[in-house]
Amino acid sequence: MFSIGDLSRRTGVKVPTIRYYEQMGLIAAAKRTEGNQRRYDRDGLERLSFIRHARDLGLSIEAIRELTELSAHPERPCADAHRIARAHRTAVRTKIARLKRLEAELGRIETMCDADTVGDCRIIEALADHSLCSDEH
Amino acid sequence: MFSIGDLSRRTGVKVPTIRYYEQMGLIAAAKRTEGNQRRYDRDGLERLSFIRHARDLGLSIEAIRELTELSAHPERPCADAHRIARAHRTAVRTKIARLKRLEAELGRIETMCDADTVGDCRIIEALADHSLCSDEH
DNA sequence: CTAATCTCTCTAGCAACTATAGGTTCAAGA
DNA sequence: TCTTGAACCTATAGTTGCTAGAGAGATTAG
Repeated sequence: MFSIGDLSRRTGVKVPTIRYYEQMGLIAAAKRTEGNQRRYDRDGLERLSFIRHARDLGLSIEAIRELTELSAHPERPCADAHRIARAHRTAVRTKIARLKRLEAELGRIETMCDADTVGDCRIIEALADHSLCSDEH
Repeated sequence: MFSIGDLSRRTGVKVPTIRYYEQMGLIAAAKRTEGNQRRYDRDGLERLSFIRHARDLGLSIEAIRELTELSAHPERPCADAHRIARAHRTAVRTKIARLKRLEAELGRIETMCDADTVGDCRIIEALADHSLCSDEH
């Protein structure tokens, strides 16, 4: 039996975050001691590890909820799990593409200015004037 | 003189967002008509365009506040503006690197499974078990 | 003058937590 | 057994950058 603090140390998920996940219905409400403190078993530990890992991979709470519901029904087709993973991967790719454009733009802006004072600073100028940009963002 | 709606159409910033920026102190409180409606001049339009553009580049409200304060003092050295832009660029690069690792991992997970039912699905397995991952994330 | 469209303020909601306050319980040492 | 201090409890508010809604007032075109 683990206290919430034990669970936190073992998974790396902070204590208030664990309570938050419970409130959000991501993990089942834990058993309580007589004094109303949460106690977890190995099962609870594993479920939280799963969530931790999925969050690290950037999946939303909502996506994780879907996945945990799926895994509660092992007989169902796993196409849904694939769909969720694929959708997330697509979203990640889109984000990368956008950030790359931004990075290039910021690099361009940064090398544009060799002024000493703000009055001549082309960084601020470039930020003020979208037409100085090399592409859309 | 532009109404808040005019400003919104010209900059692409939504009306409630403009009011929000005013509340946050990013733009000066606009003059008002007798009937208490906001009226903007060309200056206000330009300031909002600046903010819009900087937000598009992903700069935080806080960073933009610093930049607008800088540009109000043209005699100051622009090293600070450079610092802000560089810091942001570094942050963007870090994000890209992390997302790329995620993307690779998600790709790996996705191709791992050819099961039909959730019970055998290796996607869910991989999400549950970090040790199956090829690197840290 | 009237009707349609803005605009006003205020409040609450989103995601995914984090922080604080004020109070209770647990576990270990004397 | 008692005490002390750490850990725990709930509830509420704050974070970021907006967005949505209610209900009331202003403006403008016909």
